[in-house]
Amino acid sequence: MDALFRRLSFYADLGESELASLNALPHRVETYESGEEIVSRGEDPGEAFVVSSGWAARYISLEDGRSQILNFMLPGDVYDLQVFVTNGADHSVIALNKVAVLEIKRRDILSLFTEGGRTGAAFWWCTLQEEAILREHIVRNGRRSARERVAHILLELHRRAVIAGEGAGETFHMPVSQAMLADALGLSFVHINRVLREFEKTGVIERAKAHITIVDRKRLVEMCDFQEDYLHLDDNPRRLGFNF
Amino acid sequence: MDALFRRLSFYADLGESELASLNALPHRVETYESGEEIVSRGEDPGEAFVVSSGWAARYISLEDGRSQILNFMLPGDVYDLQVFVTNGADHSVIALNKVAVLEIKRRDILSLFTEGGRTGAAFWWCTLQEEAILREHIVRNGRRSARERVAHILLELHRRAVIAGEGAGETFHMPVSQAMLADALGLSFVHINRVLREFEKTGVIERAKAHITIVDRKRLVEMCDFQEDYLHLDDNPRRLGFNF
DNA sequence: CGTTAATTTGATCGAAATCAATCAGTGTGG
DNA sequence: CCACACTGATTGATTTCGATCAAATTAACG
Repeated sequence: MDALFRRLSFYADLGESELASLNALPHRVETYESGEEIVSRGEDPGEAFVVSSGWAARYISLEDGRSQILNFMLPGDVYDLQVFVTNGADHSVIALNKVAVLEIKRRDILSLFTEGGRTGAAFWWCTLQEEAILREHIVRNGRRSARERVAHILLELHRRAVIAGEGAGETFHMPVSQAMLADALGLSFVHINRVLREFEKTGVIERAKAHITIVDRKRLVEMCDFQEDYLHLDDNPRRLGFNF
Repeated sequence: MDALFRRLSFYADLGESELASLNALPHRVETYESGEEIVSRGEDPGEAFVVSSGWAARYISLEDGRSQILNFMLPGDVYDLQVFVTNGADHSVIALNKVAVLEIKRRDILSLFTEGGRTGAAFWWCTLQEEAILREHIVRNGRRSARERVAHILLELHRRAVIAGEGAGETFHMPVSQAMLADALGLSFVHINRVLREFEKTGVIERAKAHITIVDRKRLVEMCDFQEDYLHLDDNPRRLGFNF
């Protein structure tokens, strides 16, 4: 639960008791290799998940081979929380590198909510953030140019990597192939490549293997008007805890 | 609560007791004229909403005037349910025609959940469906051509209108300007117009004022490979009620 | 090391954007 | 009741961004 605790600590002050109640949550750890499916479309997982380490992606594929990544999941991300009212995933989740996932049974999730404590609220909080990221994803893909999209997602992923405890300063490890990026941004991988190379050539970013360094953040930010408030990182912390 | 009850009845058998507990829910009715903002970005509504009549749209605008519609809201749709952990909307909601909305205080929503009854589960169910529609929206806008997008959204909106109790047979009232459609699908309104005219000219649809008639459903469906299961209309009804 | 997956670059094409006007409907105020 | 303004729909002409096709180069890896 460390990744999750670390994550939640970005939103509000959590103490020993919250850490304890997280650790007390019954769960099973499962690991997946890069490329493995963690959840497949159609199956009923019956569990909620917390990414403990590694990156994953939720995606939907069309019959003809086209596919669209809905979002990326980094350590500390929670998903399928609503599992207690669903019985079949309408999308799949794939591991982007070696991933460790905590799986929590629906009954345990549910008891967390009915309790009404801060820990339950903290989980909610995560799904809210995820939804906000999804909405931003729609705007990005719907109303931004290719260059803006790439700039924007690089800034988002960097920020999220830092929050997840990965990445030192402006450098972070991004285990996402250009084809994957293309599937996330609704572009062709050829074009993704051109944009990335351009960013590199103009000294905005640097790349080495799967590592990205943001060299000229200012330029990158104004290129896509990145407003990171959609990540809800500095909202009023009163929100952690159900408030009436 | 009629619109909501009607909606929920599509998912599962609801009896007098559920209807009663819905009607017992304290709420305030508010009406808005076409074009009015129901929720504005940044404000903290403090309530959850149920659309009672009329259509609305959630949207986000960029500084430079571009804007993106996240989804449309029809009678029976529920939104901002997660209000009990949020304190500021990151997007706005606008009325597309005359809209009546039921507003429910966060404390009342919350008590519905902690109760653990079928009614609370029913609300959840609505948000799940909304999220599924959002995901489909991402795929549609990210990986489909303009013609596919228009065909797909027409089929979706028709289906949803029928569920909402509007629309007779293949005809339905769609109070959405071409510019709005464009903002939903990430296209220019000029191009939306061309696609609609083409559909009309080839006898796939008919249009009169804000009324759309699907003339050749078969062609429309195969044009965009419309799989309506993402609307989760015929899932196992056991889901209504928290299941362990 | 040989084979496959991922990246890179060039050349060409095309779908949809943009620019520009016109037209239809709907108020609405004088 | 009519001129005027305004919003939404329509159509044409032109441009552009990104897709597609094709090939080479460079990792990655069993």
